[in-house]
Amino acid sequence: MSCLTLPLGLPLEDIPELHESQMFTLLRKGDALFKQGMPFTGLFLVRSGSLKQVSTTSTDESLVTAYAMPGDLVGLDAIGQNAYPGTTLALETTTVSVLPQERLSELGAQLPALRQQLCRNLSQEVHNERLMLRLLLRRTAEARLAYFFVAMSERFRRRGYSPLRFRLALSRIDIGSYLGLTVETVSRTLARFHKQELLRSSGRDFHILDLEALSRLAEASGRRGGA
Amino acid sequence: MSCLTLPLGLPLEDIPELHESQMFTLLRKGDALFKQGMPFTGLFLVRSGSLKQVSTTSTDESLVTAYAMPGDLVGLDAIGQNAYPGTTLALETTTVSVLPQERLSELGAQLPALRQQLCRNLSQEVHNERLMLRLLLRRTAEARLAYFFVAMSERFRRRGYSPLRFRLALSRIDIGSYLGLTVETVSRTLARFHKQELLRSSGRDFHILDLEALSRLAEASGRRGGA
DNA sequence: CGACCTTTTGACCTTCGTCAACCTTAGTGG
DNA sequence: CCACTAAGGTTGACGAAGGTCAAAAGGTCG
Repeated sequence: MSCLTLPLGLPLEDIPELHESQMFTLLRKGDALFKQGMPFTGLFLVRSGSLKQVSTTSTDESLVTAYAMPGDLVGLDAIGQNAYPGTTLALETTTVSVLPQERLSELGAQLPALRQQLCRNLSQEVHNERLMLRLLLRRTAEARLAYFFVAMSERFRRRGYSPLRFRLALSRIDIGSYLGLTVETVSRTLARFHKQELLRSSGRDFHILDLEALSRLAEASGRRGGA
Repeated sequence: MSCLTLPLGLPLEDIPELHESQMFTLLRKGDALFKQGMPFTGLFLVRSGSLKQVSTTSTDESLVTAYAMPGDLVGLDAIGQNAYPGTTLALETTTVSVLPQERLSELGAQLPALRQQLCRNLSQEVHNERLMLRLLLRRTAEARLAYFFVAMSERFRRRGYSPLRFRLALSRIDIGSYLGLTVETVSRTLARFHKQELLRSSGRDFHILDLEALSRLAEASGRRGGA
């Protein structure tokens, strides 16, 4: 879904911390990696499991704003205000590697390429989010969900997992929150997908039957609103 | 609306190019500052007038994705893919200062603070857009528009202009596109605001009568979808 | 002045949020 | 191991918000 948490271009191989296996942190389901508002202390690389970021707005709404899976870098959006902009919770048993801020600064000084890549990733992400969300803004529930699963599929594919069968630790409530829909609508739409033989879901396991058609749905159906 | 185009923290004072008055580029209404897909050549600082960024998606929809007014920095979202992600058009007679890429690199090397600030602005922006749009995703047309005008008001205020009376060169179509609404809905909602004595609009001139109430509207009315 | 665009207003109909009931899964303690 | 509970998920009925279509009224520019 988001390139922020998918920094494929980053020369992460150059960072020993992230590849030496002893420095893992273990989280159990429901544990917080960090809480909203905590001062920025560093970035995290997800090794196994998955997490969701929940941001609580000034009006006390909590929104799921990101989903991180193995290989994703978590915490980049904290750099701006030097604090984590949302609470990040483990959705299952999860391990992460830590990249402390000091080390990040050092590395930034040593490797200009890293800094540059980081900037690029951020810039890219700004545009992605803008476009994606503005697109979602004028899409039906059907298209939003189709888009969501196509994006997830792509994400799994890039990691070398099956793009057609995967498990999402997110609840329907979380998915709804992420897409701006109610649980009921998510549920009903998934039922429709099932009936149309597009996507079969059982609990948190998903099986895409017709990626082509889903992609078309994601792009096609929408409300108007030219420029 | 967006902090990307409002980089108040940037030490722009240190960049002579942006403050020597001879280096202006003049654009007439409808002129493109750059077109979508063009390779990144530099950033622009808006001196007078205003511009809109229009991004055309793979499905041929054009979405207004940003609005730039005097003081805004334009082009930051091009750094990621080394190309401008949208066409930027002058909405009226507009002047901009140019900050070419080479100069930007030089400056980045000389002033680490600049680079850092740039990164921070980008990171901040990622989070802002995420939150803002995800919030809009679950808001009624009324709340979206209220939010839009409150944000605009704030933006004018910061620049030293009146936060209650201002002119937006955007058409209703553009505003609709920006917020994911149809023209008709924008028009009808503005009519309602007028009737409720919240916001008076005549053409492209806007006069906020009750900022308090608008803010409340922006936050309150919404659909559900917890986390 | 006339062509064209933007804006407004009305009538209609779809989508999806809301409320409510019910079912299923997972976790707990006897 | 099973009963109980709670959370998550599904399904139906209903209504409101807003998209769609249509038409008319301003505005703007040639």
